[in-house]
Amino acid sequence: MSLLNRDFYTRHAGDVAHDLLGCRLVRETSAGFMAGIIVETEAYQGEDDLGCHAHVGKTVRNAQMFGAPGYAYIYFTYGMHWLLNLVTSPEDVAAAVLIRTIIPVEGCGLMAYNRPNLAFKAGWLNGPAKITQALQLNGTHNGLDLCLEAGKLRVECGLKVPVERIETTPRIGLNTVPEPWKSIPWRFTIDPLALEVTPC
DNA sequence: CGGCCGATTATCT
DNA sequence: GATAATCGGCCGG
Repeated sequence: MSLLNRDFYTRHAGDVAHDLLGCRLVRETSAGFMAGIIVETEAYQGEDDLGCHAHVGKTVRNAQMFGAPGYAYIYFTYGMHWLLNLVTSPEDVAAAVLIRTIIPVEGCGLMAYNRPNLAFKAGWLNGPAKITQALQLNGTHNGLDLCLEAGKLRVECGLKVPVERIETTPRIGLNTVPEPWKSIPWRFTIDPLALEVTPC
């Protein structure tokens, strides 16, 4: 499997979010190996984007988004949830892609162990906080380098997705964000059935 | 299946 | 002191 390199991430978050569909998110911990196909993403691009954390300028929390591309930006919200983002765009341009849904393909038993209550029920990995739970990710992993061959967290080329099957919609949860940012179609999804994958 | 609501706390004003 | 890039349980249809 070929690793997505730094150049892949050194682009507009919208382009990266689009191209991440069908790619393989890989996570290795002392407990084992896990992988899933990315099927839902969202783009957050720049300080002008009022839906992006960076719109208030650089803070301790969002600093990672201002850093070099190809690193993880993992932040805490709603008092209990960690969300995984992949930093994009050149250094000093604050941008990232939120990973919202994966189709589990390897290490399903371990992911299920990490989510004991809802494991294997419909939609058990369709949500950004569900993914961090399953993959054992939290704030201590903020800043992980995604471009290392044997990295603990990385993304590999995956399945080819038919472009005409990709849907673009407004981003989720931006209830208090003003227009036009609230409605910009920077959420990308693909029906898993369009991929030739057998979920486990 | 869809809508409503409480949980719970780091971060910023 | 208010808010949050969410989740899961509980309700009704």
